[in-house]
Amino acid sequence: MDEHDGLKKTGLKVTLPRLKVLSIFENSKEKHLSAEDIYKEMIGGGEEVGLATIYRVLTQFEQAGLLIRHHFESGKAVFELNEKSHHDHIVCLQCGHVTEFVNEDIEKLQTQVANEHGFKIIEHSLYIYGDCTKKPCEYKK
Amino acid sequence: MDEHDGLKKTGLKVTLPRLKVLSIFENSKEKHLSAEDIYKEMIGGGEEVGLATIYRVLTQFEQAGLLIRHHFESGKAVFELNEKSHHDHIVCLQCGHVTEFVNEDIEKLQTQVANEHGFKIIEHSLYIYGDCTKKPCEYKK
DNA sequence: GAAGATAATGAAAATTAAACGCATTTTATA
DNA sequence: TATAAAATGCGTTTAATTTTCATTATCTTC
Repeated sequence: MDEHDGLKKTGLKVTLPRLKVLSIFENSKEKHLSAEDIYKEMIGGGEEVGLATIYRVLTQFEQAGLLIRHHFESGKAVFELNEKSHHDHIVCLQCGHVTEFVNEDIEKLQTQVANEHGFKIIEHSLYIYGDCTKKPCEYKK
Repeated sequence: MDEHDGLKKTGLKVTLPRLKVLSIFENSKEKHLSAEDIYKEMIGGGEEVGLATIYRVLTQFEQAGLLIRHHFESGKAVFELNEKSHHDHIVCLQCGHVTEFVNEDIEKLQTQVANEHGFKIIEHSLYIYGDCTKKPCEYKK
């Protein structure tokens, strides 16, 4: 399924900005992108687009389930493709790099804890912030 | 240890606004407060204070380890006293209420996962977002 | 306990992320 | 291809937070 079909299924019209945003997410090395990241990428690539459109499209994609919005510690929201397979995050405090992981035991325990407190889980997010001990950091803050 | 002594240990000067901010956290029924919350509380209580001071003090307290800053899904930061005893959060998507919990098994698994990926945990946060099935919601968004 | 150095404060202006209003342009459907 | 509905871009606006700067309060030291 390509970007075009993915878009159509959401009921949103297939437009150039929308296709391009999806394409950027699918081809980007960095999975987590902010509105500003996307905007710069498009402007840098010669596209004519307004920042407002990016914000609108990202929000629409989030509502359509195509993207997931995260609020890291930075004050600005970042988005990633919703691959449907849930995962959690390890954020390196030195370089900002985000490693993803899945741990079924943690998932189960979360559901259990939520039940104990009378909650049905809609969504959950686990962020581990730490220093990478092995890898060299990519860039300091 | 009262507010005065707690402040002194940080190296920050003991001032009225700072004492008052700590006092509000210690006496508040709601553990999680935004800068705006604190500001209104102080203005309402007849204090003369500027919002900028609140923001400054909150950031300083965070750096000093007195407070912990959280970025929930709301776009504004909230703070809580750093009680040193770590806990995670269940956020009700209907009413916004935050329930706290601790689960040692989850904690252990997190450390284990971080190690596997070559990270030393500095901090971590787990947010479960869900609907409360038993309790009536306090207020709808 | 007063004097001086230093740090903190309040008010206003500046920044930043994000949203909105509206005239114009595109897309989807007939 | 015409036409309605939706999307876009630009400029403006809002909301949260930060900065600037002149004034004021706090922490030594004498």
